[in-house]
Amino acid sequence: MLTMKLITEQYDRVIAGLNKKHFNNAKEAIDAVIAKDQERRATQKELDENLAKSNQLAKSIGALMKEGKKAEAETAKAEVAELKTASKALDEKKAALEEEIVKMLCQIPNIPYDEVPEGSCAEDNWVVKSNLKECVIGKDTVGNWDTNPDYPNAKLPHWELAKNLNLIDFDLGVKITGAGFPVYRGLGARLQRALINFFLAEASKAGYEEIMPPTVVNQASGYGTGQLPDKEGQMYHCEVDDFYLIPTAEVPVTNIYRDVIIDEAQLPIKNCAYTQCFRREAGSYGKDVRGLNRLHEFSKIEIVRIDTPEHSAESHKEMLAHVEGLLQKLGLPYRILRLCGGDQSFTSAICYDFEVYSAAQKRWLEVSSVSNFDTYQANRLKCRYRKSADKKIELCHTLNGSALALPRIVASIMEDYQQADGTIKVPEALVPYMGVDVIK
RNA sequence: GGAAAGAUGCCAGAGUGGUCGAAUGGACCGCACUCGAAAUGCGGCAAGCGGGUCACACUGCUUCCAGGGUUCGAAUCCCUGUCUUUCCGCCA
Repeated sequence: MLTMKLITEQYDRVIAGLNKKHFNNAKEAIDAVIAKDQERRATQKELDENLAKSNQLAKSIGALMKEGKKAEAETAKAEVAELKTASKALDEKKAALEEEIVKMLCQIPNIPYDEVPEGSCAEDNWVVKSNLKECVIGKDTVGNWDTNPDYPNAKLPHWELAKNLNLIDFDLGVKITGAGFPVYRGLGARLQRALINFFLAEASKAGYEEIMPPTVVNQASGYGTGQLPDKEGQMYHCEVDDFYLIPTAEVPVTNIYRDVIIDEAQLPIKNCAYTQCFRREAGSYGKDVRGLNRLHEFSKIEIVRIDTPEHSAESHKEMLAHVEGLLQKLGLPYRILRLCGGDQSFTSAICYDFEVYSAAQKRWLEVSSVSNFDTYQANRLKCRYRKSADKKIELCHTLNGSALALPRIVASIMEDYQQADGTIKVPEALVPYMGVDVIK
């Protein structure tokens, strides 16, 4: 959530930012929260004065008792009792106000950075880079794939290839669990393991410490990274213990830094984690959920960084380069989008999406979002750092990105590397991890 | 699942009703000593929310797992919850 400090000190900038994010009634929401905050301050002031008085009286009662001035002590006692009643009411009022303010702040999204494009939907995103010459920078153009000599015309969708080569059994997953829980087998299963190992090895080379966190988290963690309370319906919930299955490793890994103060010398913190991710995906349907396009359970390697405000932009660039490097090493056709204000996630200040091209589906599949959350997430997490220079404490910047999510990468590898004889060539970078160079 | 013990600052660990935001030790920071270092000595060393200030200074309140309660006054007493550890049972 945004800090009250930012809202009050940079009022105009916040309003403008929210408008860019296409957040409705920005001014009303901001004005309302400012008014509440003022009320909160006034209440606290009154409460503090009350408590100060009763603290003093309580001390004096002790002294009076010692001196044997019983009558005076009794008068003071009565006065304290009165103050106490008043304090209790004020305290409750203050708590209620604080809760309301947090609630209001949680409904206000992060404000985008200046370099975030204007726009309201996916069409307004900027294509900033691609390894395809057909892909026009700054415009959503796929190019003519059927005539590209590097990607021959015989294109089966990955779900057919997976069936033909006995790599993934979607029906079996339905039997065991339900739709969206595929069973990988044989070389299909090994491809999963190969990708996980490849991605972790690359992250490790880039200096990320590997974390293997729990994939089930408590409520506090869900709140910390903002999945709760709003996106509760998107997570699987274990009601008996009140735990949630994680939708991304971001949740447990970022929550490592909840309520901590980090020495500046430790920054930037670089973590990576492979986990299974669980998403209910309520409301999805159609071609979006075909095959591997959208699953309820999938594997993902996430990279997370905690950094200073001065260095976070640099960190973000490094993360973008890392993810791009993975796609290059896998030899997949990709493009990088800088998301416009309206299409960005609620919490990000700036976000780039990476998409790979699915040759058979003739569509781009999102495989990574790499975001800088500025202090938005850190504020809710209370993730702060102590500056080396003046020892002051400030909010960190948090960043994360997928590096990478497996299913769509698998789809794209299958489709883009399929050969005329129905087999799939293994991307060179994966051969050491696969042990074979063709899937047949 | 049954039983017991415990939860205090960055860490260890005192503290059983006021003078306790909290002894002591360690870590850390500053200064002194030193050519430098070690050792030693002196000083500092929690966070949150307010007031105040250009910014400091200064200052009020809150916080000793969480939430309730007793009391004029709670780290300290009572209740509830959570978590941790140990033992027993079960078990990959």
